[in-house]
Parts: sequence; C-alpha cells; structure tokens
Amino acid sequence: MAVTIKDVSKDAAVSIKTVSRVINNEANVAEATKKKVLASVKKLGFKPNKSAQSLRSKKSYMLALLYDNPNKSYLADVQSGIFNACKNTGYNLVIQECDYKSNKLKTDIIKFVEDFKIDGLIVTPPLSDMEDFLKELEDHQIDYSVIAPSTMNPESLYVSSNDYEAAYTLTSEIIKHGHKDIGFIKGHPKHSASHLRFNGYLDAIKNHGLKRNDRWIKQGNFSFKSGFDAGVEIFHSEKIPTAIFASNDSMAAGIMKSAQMKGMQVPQDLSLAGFDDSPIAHQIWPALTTVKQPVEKMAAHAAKILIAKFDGLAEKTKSKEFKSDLIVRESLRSL
Amino acid sequence: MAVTIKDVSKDAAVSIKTVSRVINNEANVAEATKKKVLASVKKLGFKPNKSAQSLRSKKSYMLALLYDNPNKSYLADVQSGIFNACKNTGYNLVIQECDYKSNKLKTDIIKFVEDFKIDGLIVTPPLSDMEDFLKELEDHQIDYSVIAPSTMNPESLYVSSNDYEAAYTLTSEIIKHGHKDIGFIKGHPKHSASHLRFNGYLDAIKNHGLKRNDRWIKQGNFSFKSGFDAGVEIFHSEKIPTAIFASNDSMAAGIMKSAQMKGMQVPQDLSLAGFDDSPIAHQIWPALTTVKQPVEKMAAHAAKILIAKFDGLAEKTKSKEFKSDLIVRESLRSL
DNA sequence: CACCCCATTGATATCGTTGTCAAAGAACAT
DNA sequence: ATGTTCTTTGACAACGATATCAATGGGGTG
Repeated sequence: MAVTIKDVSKDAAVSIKTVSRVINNEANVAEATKKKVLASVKKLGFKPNKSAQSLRSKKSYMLALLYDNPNKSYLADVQSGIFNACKNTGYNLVIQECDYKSNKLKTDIIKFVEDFKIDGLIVTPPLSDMEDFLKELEDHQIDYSVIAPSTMNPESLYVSSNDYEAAYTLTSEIIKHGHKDIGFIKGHPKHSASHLRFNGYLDAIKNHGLKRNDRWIKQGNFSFKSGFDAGVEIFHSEKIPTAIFASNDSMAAGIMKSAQMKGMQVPQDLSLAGFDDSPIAHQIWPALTTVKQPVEKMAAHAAKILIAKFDGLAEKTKSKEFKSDLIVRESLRSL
Repeated sequence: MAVTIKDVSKDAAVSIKTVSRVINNEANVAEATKKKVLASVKKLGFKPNKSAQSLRSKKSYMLALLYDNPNKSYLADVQSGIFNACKNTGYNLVIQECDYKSNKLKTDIIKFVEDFKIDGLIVTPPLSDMEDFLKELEDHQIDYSVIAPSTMNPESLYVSSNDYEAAYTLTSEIIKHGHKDIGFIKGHPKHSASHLRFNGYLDAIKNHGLKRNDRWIKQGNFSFKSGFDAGVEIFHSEKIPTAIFASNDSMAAGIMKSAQMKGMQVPQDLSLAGFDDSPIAHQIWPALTTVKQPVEKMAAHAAKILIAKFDGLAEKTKSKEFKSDLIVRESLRSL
C-alpha cells in the first residue's frame, strides 16, 4: 500500500490537516512544524494522491493544448515543451484539436473545459489571434496562456517571439548579400506572425532604400503547396527576383521545388530563405537559410506561467518575449 | 453543480450502487432497471467524476506512451492516433520519453508506472524490440500494448505492419522499372523493422535473379545524416547503382542531398526510394517513391486493444497486422 | 409446502485528500 | 489583569464514486 497523508501525520506527530497545509504551501504554518512535516514526507516518500486531491479540491490538474495547425513538427515541439514543464508539477496535458473556422468553436471548447474540468488552456496560433475567442474564455473565467498572441495584453498570460525583428534581420542579411530584388511569400493571413514577418520584410526593404515590387509578393498559407504555387507564378513572369524570402520553411521548400522544376539552380540562380528552422530546412539541398524560434522553450514557459498562477506564484513567472536566431545556410548566396 | 450519481439514482428511483453497476457494465442488472437508469443518465447528462472513480477503484485511467525516437512526424502520428482512440473512453494519455540504452530503463519505467498509477503502456520502437524489457513489464503485471514488435506473441497485445512484404513489393517495383543495380541503406539496427525491410529487399533481389552487392548495402540509423553519409560512401566508389532503396525517407533525402552535391540528377542519374511517406517525401524534388504505413491507425488500434482489455472487452478488439501502401513518385524512373 | 439457490438490489463503509470551523495559545493593547 | 486579535493547529465532514456484504424475492427441487 502506498504512503498516505495519514502515515505522514502520524510520523510527524501532527494532524493530517497540517500535513495538507505543508504540502500545499499554505500560509500560517510554523516554520518548525513545516520542517518536521517535510522531513517525514521525504523519509516516507509520500506523494499526494492526485485523484483524492482532485476530487476534494475540484481541480483536475489537467492542462489542455488547443491547436489547429497542420505542422506536425511545430506541434511536436510545443507538446514536448509543455510536457517538460509539467514534469514534477503534478499537472498533466491533454491535446485538443480544434477547427478555428467552426462557428461552434467557442461553445465546443467551453463544453470541453467544463466536461473535463480542465484547469487551464494553452492556446496556439491561429486560435491565439482570435480575440473574440479569448474574450469568451475570460467571460467564462477559464484560465489560459497564449503562444504568440496578436496583441500582448499585459493582464494576460502569454509568450511571444520577436517575429518582426527576426524578419527584419533576415531581410537585412539577404540585402547584405547584395540582393536588391527580393520576393516575399506571405504566411497564413489569419496568423498574426504572418503580418509581423511581412512588416519586418517591408521595413527592411524600405530602410535599405530598396523598392517594393508587388509582383514578387505573393500570398501563401504556410503550406508546401502554397509555396510551390507562388513559385510557379513568380517564375512565370519575365523578370524574376534574385532572392525570395518565404514566411516559413515549408513554403520555401515549395519554391525550391518549383524553381528546380523550371531548371533553376538554388542558390546560383535564386537565393532562398525560410522561417522556423523546421526539419525540412536542413533535409533539402541546398539547406535553407532560416530563423529558429525557441518553440519548445516558449511552449514550456507558456505552461509554466499558467501553473505558476494556479500555485499562487504568479509573481515569479511572467509573460515573456523570446528571441529568435538567424541561421544562414547554403540557400543564400552573395551576388 | 454537476450531476452526480446520486442525482441519477434519485431520478431513476434506484440505489446509487445500481447506477454504478449500470455505468460500469456489471453483470446481474435486470434489463428493465438498466434501461431506466440509462434513460436517467441521458436525461440528466450524467458523466461519472473521473477523480472519484479513480480514487475508489485505484485506477488512474491513464495510458502512457513510451518512446525513444527522434522522428517527430512519426511520434506526432502515433500520439494523434492514440488521442483519437482515447476520445470518449474516459482514458487519457501521458507521454514519456525514455532512453532505450539506459541501464536504469527498466526500474525507471516501473517506478514511473507505480508513481503515476499508470493503467497501461503503449510501447513504440525501438523499445518494442527489447524483449527483456517487455518481460520485465509482465513480471510486474503491467499491462501494455506494442507497436511493431519484433516477435508477435499471440498472448500479448500488439499492432504490426507488413514491413517485409512492403519492402519486397517496393524492391520488385524498382526491378520492374528496369533496375538491376540496386543499393540499400539499412535502418537502425535495434529496430526490428530494419531487418524486416532488409530481408524483403534481399528476397526480392534474389527471387528476381539479381545479385547482391554488399558495396551498395550500407548501415544507417534512420537519420538524415546517416543517409547522407551512406550516399557519400556509395558515390565514392567507381561503379554506382542505378537505384537506391533507403529504409526510410529521411535517409533517402540524405542520399538525394549527397547525390545532388556530387552533381548527379535524381532520377536521371539515380533512382531513389524511401519508406514511411513522411512529410519530407513530398516536400523535396523529385518527390520520393515510398511506402505509407497507416501509423495513426495502428497507434489508435494499439490504444483500443489496451482499453478493451481494461473494459473486459478483450474478445472484441484484438491484435492486428496493418497493410502498407506503395506510393510511386518521381524519384523512381524506368531505365 | 418447506427449502435452498441465485439473480437482483440497496445500505453503508471507504478511498485519500481538502474545506470548514472552532479551539488553543501567543502577542499586544488597554 | 483583562480583553482583543492574530497565528497556529486539529477534529470532523465532505468530495463522488466503488466495494462489501446483507437483504429481498422469484423459481426450482424434493
């Protein structure tokens, strides 16, 4: 039989309620008592029974990850980060796929949270950009933390990345390599990251005295195919850019495919850059110049701030912006 | 306040124990009573409280996925399949990364299962190939279900795929395209799938009257880099094969990279085939000829048979072999 | 008809925690 | 010394299910 709170209370010669106070970090426990109890806990190897805690306290100790994202690699990183953050906290994760276009989204999620008594949500793009959805959560007093929100409400819990600066830096790097004709493939219009990256690109172009050419700016949706299609369109015109910056790696790979099918060589005939440093970035030849976001760390932090809030430690762990790294690889050449 | 078993018992005018019997599918409940109770359950929208069930019955309703696999896409598919299978069963999934080389593996996992009161494990390669590990689980009476085990013990719960036949078929397809000099890159030696695929290749070669050439057979480990390295080695020799079959897509992509760096064109100078139909297979140009396994379905089934066992429905859901599909794409050309 | 058996049902204890509330004692003000 | 407040502690109920075990009643048997 496992060790229970009763065993600890006997060993420490206090009431079970006092043990409960100690393991829950409640106030008003004398320092000496606390020490004594912790010693017994350690000695007996006591671990609170989650089910009993959950039953009595009406908490499920469950977080849910909400996503509607076709990118497995991103999702895997996010999950992995959250699982790591959950380790040893007593919290656990369930994954919930959503359809951000569904008009039942709000009610479905609220029902889900209530049915499973989910303690808190971690929201990923593009759901993180739907302000009315987040508002709804707040109205129902559902705790959540957002990965890459479109607006950073200082009241709310979120982690963000410096998409704008990273895109600016990457574009500047391309320019430094001597390129003047630089195309751009936009990401999914519903993702705020798409706009941030696009604006970073535009501002870099402008600040370096280059001209914007809208025939080389295409709308994509983060998918390989949308990149491929954009490439086909661009390469169809008489004058083509010397470099293309795609808002993510999948689309960059798509462009590379369409370029190679046209008989063009990367980077000899065309330089390419992506974004995200997903596995494909270094599994194609030439490997993609890209930007690496610390997705796993970001996701871990998103979970941490949520858990910190539950544990009353909100002061110690706060919303945060993460920096991305520029990774220059063979797909970018100097003119 | 949520509906409890008490509310149902009042509504149906029976004792709470009888309601409990009905929702747990216990024997010896009169048909009429059962009907009455189910009607009340439905009417009130009753959902048993997991924590209370768990506390009293000492079950956690938690499955754990054990993995030690660097392939995010595979892992994502497996997870997704299991999550789907868990839906509406009351079971949930936690993910546990392991180190299959660790000598503490066995004790760590057993401690993990006991600490978290995990009801059952789902074991993926290469852990699924470690018979002593599985034996240890059995000794500790830990329920588990295996994805792609090396030996299919009819007593145990498993899902398998027809790796051997699929590799045989794919190799035959390459031969049908007129190739006689076909290289092979082996997978991770600890994965039984590696050997099955290799044997399928060997037998196809032999049965079609071709000669085995060991200089074109290289050991890999499923990673992109190992494929790349194997390619470098093979292309270093004076005579090179007209086609190479790599045990997975990542390695095939690696070979493609090394070929292209050598100035060779795929498929003009070299045909290529992979295995798994991972995202990279169609995100490179030319797209890879490969074999698609229903990984998600397999994982879902692995979860289903485990849950069926817990729910006493073992008869209805059994171990099963899944068939793979051959996918012919541009990387394979006729000679 | 008396008896026993088996299927069905229910009263109540129980799982291991936290919540409530009150008691005890220390600290401080009057 | 007395009253007041605050800190610390504990006794006991409660969370919502399942387990135990006994009660009930219908059907079969001799």
